[in-house]
Amino acid sequence: MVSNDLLKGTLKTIVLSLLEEKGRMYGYEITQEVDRLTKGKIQLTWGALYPTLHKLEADHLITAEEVSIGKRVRKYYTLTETGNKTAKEKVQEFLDFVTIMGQILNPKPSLNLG
Amino acid sequence: MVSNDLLKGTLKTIVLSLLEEKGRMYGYEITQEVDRLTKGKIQLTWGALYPTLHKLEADHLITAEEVSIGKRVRKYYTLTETGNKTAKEKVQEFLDFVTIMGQILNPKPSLNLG
DNA sequence: TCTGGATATATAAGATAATTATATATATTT
DNA sequence: AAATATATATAATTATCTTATATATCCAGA
Repeated sequence: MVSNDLLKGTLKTIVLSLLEEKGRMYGYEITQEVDRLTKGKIQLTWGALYPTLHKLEADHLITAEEVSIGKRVRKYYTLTETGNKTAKEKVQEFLDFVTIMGQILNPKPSLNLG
Repeated sequence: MVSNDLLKGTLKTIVLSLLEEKGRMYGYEITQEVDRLTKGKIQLTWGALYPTLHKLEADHLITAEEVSIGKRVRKYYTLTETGNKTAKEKVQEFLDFVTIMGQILNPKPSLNLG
């Protein structure tokens, strides 16, 4: 399992990036996909995910579309145009962050952070 | 400047790692060194750094030694044995985190996170 | 048939960790 | 003399996450 502390601040990046790749996802699906991709090492909690989705929607980065599956309602999310731009920025921001952290943690060339 | 959100949870890792490299540092020196190493892209704030140093000391990961410079007092910090072990663990944890994040953000081999 | 596990979303309470503001004081440079 | 750099510290606020709670449907197996 990944340390929770490190995960802080990356949730939006994860959500936006996944939506960029998949095009259209619902909340539960996002938790499943993250679990699958990370082999269980990152497990998103609903208490963090749903408020984040609502916030991204309020900020017009994603839009929701309710789809009835039998009697149950699923909320599919898609990136807006702004959201697509933000997704790319956030991922780049993370890559920059990793590079800069490398300059602190990693003065020896043996450990290569990228 | 690095997004503040991403920095969350990495402060202890940064402090412990720097102390591991330098052996002995005081708070102000840590902010200066981080500023220098990251070319100003990460700027630690006192409000975060000092409470963190106190917490690391309370947890017996570092020890403080007060040194008088003229009339002014400097607090030099050194890793304890446990602190040294924790420093290595924290850095490895960060490297693992980056690898796992790469599996989410980076399904294409073109972007190489490390 | 009913029970448990998986599917699906949501919010509230509490914890943690950061930012921002404020306080204090000395040393050095202009 | 004033401004900037050095040096540490804490309080108030804000942001973000975890944990707990709530609700409801679907499906497989006993």
